[in-house]
Amino acid sequence: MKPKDEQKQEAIQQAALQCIFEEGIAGLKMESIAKKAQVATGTVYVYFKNKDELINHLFLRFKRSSILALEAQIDVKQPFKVNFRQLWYSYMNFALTNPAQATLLEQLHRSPYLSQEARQEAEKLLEPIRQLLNEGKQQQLVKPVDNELLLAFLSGSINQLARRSYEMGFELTPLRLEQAFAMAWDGIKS
Amino acid sequence: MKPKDEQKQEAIQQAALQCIFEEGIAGLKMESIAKKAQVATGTVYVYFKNKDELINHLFLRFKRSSILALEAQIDVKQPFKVNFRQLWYSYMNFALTNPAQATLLEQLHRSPYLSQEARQEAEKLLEPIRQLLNEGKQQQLVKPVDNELLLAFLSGSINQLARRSYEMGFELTPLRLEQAFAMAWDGIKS
DNA sequence: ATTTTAAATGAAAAAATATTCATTTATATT
DNA sequence: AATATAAATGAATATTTTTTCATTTAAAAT
Repeated sequence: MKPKDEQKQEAIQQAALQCIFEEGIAGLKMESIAKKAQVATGTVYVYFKNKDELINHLFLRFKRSSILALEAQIDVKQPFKVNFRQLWYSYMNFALTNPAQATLLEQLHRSPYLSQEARQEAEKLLEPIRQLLNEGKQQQLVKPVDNELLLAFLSGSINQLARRSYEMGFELTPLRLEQAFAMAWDGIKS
Repeated sequence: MKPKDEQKQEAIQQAALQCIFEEGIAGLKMESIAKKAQVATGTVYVYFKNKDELINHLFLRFKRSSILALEAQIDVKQPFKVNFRQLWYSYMNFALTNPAQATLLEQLHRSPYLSQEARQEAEKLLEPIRQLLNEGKQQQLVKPVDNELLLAFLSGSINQLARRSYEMGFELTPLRLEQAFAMAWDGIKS
């Protein structure tokens, strides 16, 4: 018996990820994925029942890994601003070093492929971060506004900045990152 | 001679806009557009050479109108902060009252349909806003950082906030809008 | 070494979608 | 009112893309 090839399985996923990055979800073709993964078109169907299943698998995989990695950064023993800075940089770093993953998550977030359950799971994953923001508010370090406002403000600006960086080749030097962080911090601090 | 029906032309565009809002660019079909516009499939081709042209036309139309409406808000006689507030609220208002347009612009920005020329024109349209930010920096009201940083910071946070508002039903009350504006202003001010 | 099993292949079929076009219909011009 | 012209139609055709499947290949089990 010939077993499934884990490397091939991974190659297909990476190829799909790359294809979405290059052409968007609208241009995603099974043939392109196979070609990029250097397998035959039919091979993709050995690992994924169909295109839909492949896409949903990718979304859940990358959504979970990105948010869990983020939360692992929180250290309750550290002062609020240290944790905040750590989180901000981790998120920015994820978006910058994994543009394809960031693009995939963004593209799928608003698409008929994504199930309601997946949305809810993603929402729940943010709980520890809301918690951190609450502590910042209790310590009167953060503006007394809804977490929704804070989260949208932070994630929106980070994602957009990362996007500009890899779309327009705008280099985010350490100086610029520190400037961007200062904007985020000044924005939320009370 | 039968002239082209301007209302039909508009109906097709509105239908396409609505289709993209409902199913994303990935699910956009000429047949769906025609059905929603209540015309025959072939009629769409009377007004647009093909799908590509329709999509690019929509992108440029809404990009131009949204940005030009913004720029009309700038009044050089007013102090910087007055102009900035006016711009921030206009942009937020656009994103909140035209979710379909905002979604279309966001979805098309990263799709294989969009031509390079369309992208470049969109970039040029931002010039007057860059100009305003430059003045803010000259007056030492705005942090001395690249316009790219400022624009990404502002547009990213506004878009994300508007998106959360109409996706999750998070109501942006006048108080919350003022709080969000304060975050933006505190973020960019030096 | 042989057998067994499932992966891998890629051409072909199926399905989905875009586009065309012969025909009909509506409107401006004469 | 008749004519000319282009819009409008939607079925037919073309094209693109997904999915299947008969066949080959590779690895594990015997």
